[in-house]
Amino acid sequence: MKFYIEKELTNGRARVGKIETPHGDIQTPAFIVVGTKGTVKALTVEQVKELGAQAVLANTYHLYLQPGEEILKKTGKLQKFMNWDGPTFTDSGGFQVFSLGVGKDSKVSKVAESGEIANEVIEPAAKLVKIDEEGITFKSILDGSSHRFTPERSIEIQHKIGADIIFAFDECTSPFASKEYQIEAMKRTHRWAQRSLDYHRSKEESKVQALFGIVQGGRHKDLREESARIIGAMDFDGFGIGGSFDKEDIYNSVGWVNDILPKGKPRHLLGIGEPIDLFGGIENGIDTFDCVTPTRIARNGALYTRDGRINIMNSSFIDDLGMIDAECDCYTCTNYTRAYISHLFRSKEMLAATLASIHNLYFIVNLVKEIRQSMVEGKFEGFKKSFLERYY
RNA sequence: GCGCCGGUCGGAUAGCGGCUAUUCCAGGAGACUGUAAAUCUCCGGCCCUUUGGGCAUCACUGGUUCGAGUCCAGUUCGGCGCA
Repeated sequence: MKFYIEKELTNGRARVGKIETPHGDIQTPAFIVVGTKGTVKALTVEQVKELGAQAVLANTYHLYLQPGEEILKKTGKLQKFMNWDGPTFTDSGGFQVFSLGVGKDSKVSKVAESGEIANEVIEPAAKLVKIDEEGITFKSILDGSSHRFTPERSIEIQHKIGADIIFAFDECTSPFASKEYQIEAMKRTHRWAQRSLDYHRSKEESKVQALFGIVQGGRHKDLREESARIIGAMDFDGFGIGGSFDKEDIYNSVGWVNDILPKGKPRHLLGIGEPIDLFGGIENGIDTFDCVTPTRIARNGALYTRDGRINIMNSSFIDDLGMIDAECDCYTCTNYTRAYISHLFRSKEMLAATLASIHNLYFIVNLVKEIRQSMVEGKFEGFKKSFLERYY
């Protein structure tokens, strides 16, 4: 993997660039679509390609449990297995330490609403995940069987899955965890990062697969900076910024971190993807994003438009003969009305998920492309202002 | 005409004489940020001084009872059977 910066904005953080992988280039900034189990839910790879996605991110935990990494390796790795010939990423399974442990809490907290900042120690519940210095022991969500991940094991599995860009094994913490716990988890993540890196470098796969280290530190500036210094000093090919955030504060956190990370390597903001966050992330030096939001909310009937999100299940759309977004050029918008999409959702037709996912992914992927273009043309600030004022 | 069975929210249902009349679907709305998610949460009779409180309600009328959706009688509507 190689990374080139083609243009930097005068703010010193934002940049336009290109990541070269063995399976093609990614023009950055870019939104990477999520295909957790080796499929972007409800879509064929042809549809994913046609809507403009440049790369797909799959998940180590899920593919390990089913169908198992040996199948992936035998079939010709992730690209062949899922018939996607473009660049691929895999997450290390570190997010599942959080999502399986803490439950349905979001990793993005809305402190303004909840009013609470972590006093109690929120640690991953012992139910599905147990953490120790060496790694984690977890139960399969499929059959309850017991399994163990260590940094070395996660990387080994990611080698077999064979994505172009893989991530170090980390621990994603809850935004409501105490600072004490954030420190403890962050330091452990740093040790795991070094072990991930050592294992990776000792294997042949490191010649074709790139390994990104992950910065943690929760909502705390001092921790974010410390994590960026330590992870940034390690010989990773690029970096992921992970963990939990305050909704109002994502871009600040990103800025703190990116001022410290080495400039010449790509930075991926893990699991973030609301329109406002894309602007904020890019402005603060992010090169790639991934996020489940576009596809998940699409399946649940929420659709992006230039004028904000709509819920297509609302009664007002039953007889609305307009498109989802009059200015959108996606397959869905060029062929179908809101009334039709509304009908598909109300009658629980599978096509609803497909058409909605195509639209939402196109909207987000294309938004990042538009942002990139605005940077190339030196019009970032103006584009950001006009988009956000209209959207929110 | 006779006999039997039944009538509980828009639909389908649960409900021993006592507690806030249950659940599912349909309906209304909201949420979702490295996917345990085609998921989850809330609302759904009327009224008020609405973080709560009050009054209703089980086809209709009457009765028994301290107390009735539940028991009894009549009425009515529907289903089935027999003439």
